Amino acid sequence: MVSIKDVARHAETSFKTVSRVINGDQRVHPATRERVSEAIRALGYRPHSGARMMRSNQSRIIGFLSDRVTTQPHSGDILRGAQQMADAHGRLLMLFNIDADAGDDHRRRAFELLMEQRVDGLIYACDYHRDVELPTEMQQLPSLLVNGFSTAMALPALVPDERLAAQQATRLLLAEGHRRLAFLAPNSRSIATPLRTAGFHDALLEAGIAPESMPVVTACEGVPGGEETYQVESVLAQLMRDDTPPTAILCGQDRIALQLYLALARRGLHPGRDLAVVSFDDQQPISGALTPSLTTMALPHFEMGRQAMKRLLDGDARCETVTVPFSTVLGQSHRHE
Amino acid sequence: MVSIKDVARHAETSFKTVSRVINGDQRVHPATRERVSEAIRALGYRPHSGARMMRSNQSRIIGFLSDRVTTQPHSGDILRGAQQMADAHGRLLMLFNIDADAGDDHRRRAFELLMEQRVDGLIYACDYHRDVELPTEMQQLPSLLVNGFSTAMALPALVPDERLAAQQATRLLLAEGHRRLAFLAPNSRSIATPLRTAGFHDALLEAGIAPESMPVVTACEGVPGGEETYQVESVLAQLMRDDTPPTAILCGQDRIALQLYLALARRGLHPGRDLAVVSFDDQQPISGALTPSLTTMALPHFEMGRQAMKRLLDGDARCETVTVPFSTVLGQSHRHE
DNA sequence: AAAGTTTGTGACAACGTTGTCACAACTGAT
DNA sequence: ATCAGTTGTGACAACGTTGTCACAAACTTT
Repeated sequence: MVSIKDVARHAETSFKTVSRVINGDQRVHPATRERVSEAIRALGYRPHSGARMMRSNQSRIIGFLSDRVTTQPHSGDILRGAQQMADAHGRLLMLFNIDADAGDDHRRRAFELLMEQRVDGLIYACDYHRDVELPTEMQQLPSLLVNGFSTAMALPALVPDERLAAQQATRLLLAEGHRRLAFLAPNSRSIATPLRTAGFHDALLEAGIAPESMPVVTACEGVPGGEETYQVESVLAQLMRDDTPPTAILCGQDRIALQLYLALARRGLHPGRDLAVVSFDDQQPISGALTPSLTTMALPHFEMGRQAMKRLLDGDARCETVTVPFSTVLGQSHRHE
Repeated sequence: MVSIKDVARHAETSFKTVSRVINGDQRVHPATRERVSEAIRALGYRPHSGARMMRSNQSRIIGFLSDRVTTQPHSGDILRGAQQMADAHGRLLMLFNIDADAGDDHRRRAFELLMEQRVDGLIYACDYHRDVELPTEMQQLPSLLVNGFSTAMALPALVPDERLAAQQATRLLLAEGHRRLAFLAPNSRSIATPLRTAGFHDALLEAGIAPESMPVVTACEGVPGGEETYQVESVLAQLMRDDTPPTAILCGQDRIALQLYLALARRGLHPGRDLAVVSFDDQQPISGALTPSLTTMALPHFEMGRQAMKRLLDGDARCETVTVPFSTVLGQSHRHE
């Protein structure tokens, strides 16, 4: 591999001067600078990151440790967001993924390997919003948690604003004039569920509606991120038996919305015409394929990735959990004739 | 940061001996080895990858360059597979993602940055199966293409076996006794479409059925990986008007299957009872949420990632395009009463 | 007992960079 | 003409490793 010394020889100067040119030092004669630049181009010289790392004692690499990247379909967007922001700051991303079934030793090893790479910082991304146990070593270097938080450890974290999103989604339905609403809640073991329920209630209160009067029914059971089963059909049947059935339904997940579309189709009902539907997550394969188009609150994964990296690089080490708002994807399904 | 010399001081030996212990050199007295190991633990010593890199002239890092990781929901699995295999071989993964709208200069820069990291190899992953243009610099180091191929450049590549998968899927339907089949083809601009159609025909021929007699209809238009629209409703209506309508439908994508489920529900028909359905892709958010469960050919993303990394690390530099079989996810939808 | 071999250890150089210091050749002020 | 300051350059050390060589001490073989 061609080194700074080869370049120096080719440009007939000392290797130190070449170093100066590379680092944009002003104290180089324009003619020399030109000769050096030319030599760099001619030889295809590339600075050696290992050597730089040794001198400067920083790698300009950020470690990205994740629980099962993209088990959740769009959680890979966190990675994309982080990478984009890292690139904008001249950093590179070193990825290490930890499988679901991997033990704590695997996580510790991952951490160890990243430390050997002398990463300048560390982002830990969760596959879904939850409380996560982390190796205490993480406090040894600037690190940040995304899409999750740690009650056991004080760490800066970034999570989606579930509550606000539910409130906004509900407001959409209220703004269309609906007064009979129901919430098909996601998995009760999920962190998101109580928060989304609270947001649903926030919006109802705001509109002067008694929260208790509006049904909240669980439409999904199982292990979050694992095996989950849905019972939308029976839940809908039950809701419809009511004297004053809901005219609008807030679905706690796009998967629930999908099943609701199917259940409605079987009854000859059309979302967005006979019943208003708003959902969560914006899982593209679903929301992009449903007709009429689904109105859904998109998880801000990409933005969370970006902000996480930004906060890390800005050196914002306050051990706070910051929330990131969802974005509203307006479709046709929340309307009502 | 604690270095090999600090360890040497603590263990009262020379730093060279410490180096020997770290590298598992046998020519070290057991007692000395124990003292050194103890010192390493006590001081929390971690070898400096940069220094090692300089001496050994290899980084043990593999670059992973991708077109929009996980724009396609499960393409992130390629990354997961690659990382897992890299880890199994003691390598780390450096990720660089290139956005869809980024120019060629961005791609070149990404490549340049990875070269500066002295990556030992490079994997380029496409977001969906296609022909891709690459910077010629990629031939400067061991590299491999996943989920795509390059007609312009001779490079080892790995792609999903679309044709075989379609054949297998069709066989499933034939084995259930169906003799009137239809194929709802995906986007005609997609590489996968002609291959899947060919596989459909392979299976028909195998069963002694004239391929031309079975309808192949496009159910999706638009830009692959971009804006796509589906017309499953009208296509189904048209198929059903036939004198001898199909009893089994092969869907070219899970999204098409989703729309088919909806179209059938509106007609009071049940997949897997009134009409058999088999699909492609296994996009979990869809296939995991449909009832009855969807029988689908799963894109072997994870396996492709693994094999790509394996081939790269094994030094298999033959510039061939190797295919990876889909796996069959058996649900209930391909049955028929 | 002499010679040869093995075992355990350390000195030193090198890898490719950058920081510190030194210095010669100019510039402008006295 | 002398001095101080600026500009452009290079010598050298250092970063943390590992490879090469050397060497003393302990073993084998004659």
